[in-house]
Amino acid sequence: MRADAQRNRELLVTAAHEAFIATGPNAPLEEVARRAGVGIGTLYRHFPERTVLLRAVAVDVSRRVAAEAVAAIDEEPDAFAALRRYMHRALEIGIGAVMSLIADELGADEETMRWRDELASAQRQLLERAWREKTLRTDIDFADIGLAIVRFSRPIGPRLDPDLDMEFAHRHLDVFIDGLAATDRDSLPGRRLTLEDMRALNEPTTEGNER
Amino acid sequence: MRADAQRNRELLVTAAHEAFIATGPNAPLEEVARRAGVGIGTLYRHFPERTVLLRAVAVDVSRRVAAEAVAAIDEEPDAFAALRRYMHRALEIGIGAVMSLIADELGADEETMRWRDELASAQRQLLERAWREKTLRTDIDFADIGLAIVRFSRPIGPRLDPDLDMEFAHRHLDVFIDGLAATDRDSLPGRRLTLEDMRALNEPTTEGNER
Amino acid sequence: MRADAQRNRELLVTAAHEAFIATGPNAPLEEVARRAGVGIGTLYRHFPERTVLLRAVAVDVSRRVAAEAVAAIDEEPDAFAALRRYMHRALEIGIGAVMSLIADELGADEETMRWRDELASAQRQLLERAWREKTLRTDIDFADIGLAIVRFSRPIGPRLDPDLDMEFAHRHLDVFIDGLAATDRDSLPGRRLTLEDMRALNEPTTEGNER
Amino acid sequence: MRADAQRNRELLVTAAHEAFIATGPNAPLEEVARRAGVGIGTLYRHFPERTVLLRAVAVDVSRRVAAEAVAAIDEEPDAFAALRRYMHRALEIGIGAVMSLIADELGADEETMRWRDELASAQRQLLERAWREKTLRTDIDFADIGLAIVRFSRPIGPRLDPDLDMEFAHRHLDVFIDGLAATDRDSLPGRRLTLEDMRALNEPTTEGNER
DNA sequence: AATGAATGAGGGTTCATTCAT
DNA sequence: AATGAATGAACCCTCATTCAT
Repeated sequence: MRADAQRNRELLVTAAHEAFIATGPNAPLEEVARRAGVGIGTLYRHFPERTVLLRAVAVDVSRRVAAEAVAAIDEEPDAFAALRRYMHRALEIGIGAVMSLIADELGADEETMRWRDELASAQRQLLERAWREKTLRTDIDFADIGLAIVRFSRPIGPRLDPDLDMEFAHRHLDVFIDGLAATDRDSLPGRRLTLEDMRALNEPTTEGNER
Repeated sequence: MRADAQRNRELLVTAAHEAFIATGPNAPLEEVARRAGVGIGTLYRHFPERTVLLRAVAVDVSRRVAAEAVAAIDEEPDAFAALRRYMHRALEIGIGAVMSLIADELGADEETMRWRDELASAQRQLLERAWREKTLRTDIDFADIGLAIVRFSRPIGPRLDPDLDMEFAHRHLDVFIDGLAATDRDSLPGRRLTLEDMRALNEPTTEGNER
Repeated sequence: MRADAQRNRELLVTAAHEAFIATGPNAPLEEVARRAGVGIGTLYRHFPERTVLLRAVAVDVSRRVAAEAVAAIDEEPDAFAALRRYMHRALEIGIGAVMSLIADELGADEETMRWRDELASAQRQLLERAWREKTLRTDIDFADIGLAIVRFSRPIGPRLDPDLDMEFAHRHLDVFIDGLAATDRDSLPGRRLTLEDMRALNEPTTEGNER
Repeated sequence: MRADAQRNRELLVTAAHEAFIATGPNAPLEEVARRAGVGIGTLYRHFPERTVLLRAVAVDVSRRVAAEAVAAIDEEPDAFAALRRYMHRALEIGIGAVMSLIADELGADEETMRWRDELASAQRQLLERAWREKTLRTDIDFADIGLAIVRFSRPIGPRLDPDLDMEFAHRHLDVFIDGLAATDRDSLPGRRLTLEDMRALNEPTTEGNER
């Protein structure tokens, strides 16, 4: 009955993604199970701790977003256009909505980190191509791209219709991307966040700093 | 004991603001009371329903942000610089973090709406001055400014040090504002949200559409 | 300012009587204070413990009911008619509604007991006259009268309009009184409760046997 | 685990019946759970709202009392004796104690109403037989029987030992039933309550008219 | 003497997690 | 492997009582 179990696992990851976007990070796990059409016991068999489910969602999303990054690199001759396309696709997939809800509880397991690095690497390529093209300002860095996507893809609030919310997110992301174009502007305030900094965000902490 | 009660009320609003930013919209009210240094009963005496506390925070924040908008108009001769200054100040005050956490539960009471309109009016003046100066792109609208501030001022997550989080928020906001400068760009995707749309977001809903 | 205090005391006792009948034995004391038009602090100044207020209500009611018993004796030549009149009046005053709500928390203080005995004595006279008249069955006792009134004067429930409730109470009390008439019936089941038994009901208990 | 769950459900209904009689309608649900020997969560799984538990108790009691009515009709040749037997049995089961405590919160769901009508119908047969026998006074009606049982089966108060309380209830009920016998008396005061009136008592109300 | 603010214990309810079937 | 019942800790909210003004 391996096929059944595999199917249930996938149903659960999808249901969790939906539930976290729709109902927020505190979505009852029973609701996740219900959306997936399985019992709560089955959820726990596949994901014995809440964190494990969160990680599975994060990995799933990372995988899909990384694929978009690669596709953008491969298919768009223009580097800045590739970056723009990638960011909008990532937004659509909802990486930010999911990532940020999840980030604090994730901890660092190997698979999560592997996909994070995969994604980081693809993003870095996008940026470097655009820098070589001289179309991307040089005072931003790769981490800015990731964090910005997180900001833009979080829903404004439950009162705003999700479709309208997404429409606005794309609109504002476009303004942001326009601001990323190379100019003679002064450099940005604040320091750059490195990949190592990003990794540190996933170290386990002691301070039970829950929401 | 009027003075004492007034002081407690203020302590509670401040504590709630902090707690909502730090711990999210579902922050235990006992934590709010603890931060304010009062008993839970005192919190409930001042704010008999959670919504009432949320509103009080929203009004407090709106008031302070509106004052910043007015100050920016009065003190900055350059309209685009005024807009930039205003947005960074609003970010600092944390209006977005608070507003969006709160928006869905707010409902529309008179005082909240009054401050919302006050704020909208000040924002509109900022934009109109910059349009007259021809320094602001014309395909954005007043609601974009408000929503963008909401996006930038929400904390990325509890793992990111709040100071660093704020540093990054300013950094990304600066990119966004650069993207707001008047250019010969194509117009933005999506429709504009009007003040009426914004107001509609605060109408009471039936659908208990909690987070 | 003795007059003021006296007036407040009376307002509070009346308000408590109403509140206990309307809202039940768990009526918030703040509601009592509100009905009386005074602050909660004032209530506590007059009645430093909840029990003290309950006793005051009980004494007030006992006093009024005892007066009715005396009046019935004095004014009705027919002993059975006097008993009937007395029971209906006691019902109207709501002695049962109050007494039973209160009984368990009363404890035995001197004033309460004094009025209880006063009342018992008047009731006993009513019965003895009727026995002498041979119109009252002999297998009931004085305590049956008191307890029966308690039963009939308790509201059926908050859904039943109070006026209708009272109408029914009188109706059923009349059937009961008809059953009290002297006949050749067999004697009633169960034992008679004496005055001493009644008193024992007001001894303080340890078992915090609240409602 | 269906069997276990079923068993727990029954334990909970029994425990609730006891608790409502002993401690009143506001009996802490944790006490109910404790009496049933289960956790509070289990209680809530079976009865997600307090009302649902109240209804379950009401239905359970109605069912048992209706069975007593039928048995009395079937087994007692003498109609008035059947009525007397039925009323004492209903008292023993505690229908009044439960019904009235519960009535206001019940609302009208189908199962509750079905049992109420079942019970009403059996009661009506009891009365009609006695009227045909000419042993029952004709100025009372079916609703009087139900309400009277409610009155007699409510405990006087927590200070009175439950066994003694019950003994007295039977005693006073006997007097009342004696008063029900056919005589040449004048008719009773007040109007008769119909079955429709009774039903109206279970309509949902708006006025949050809690105890 | 009157007031009303402050306190905190207690009861209602939800939900993450465990466990028996 | 799947199920869903049971558990209890945590949070919400109310109200009796105390206390500062």
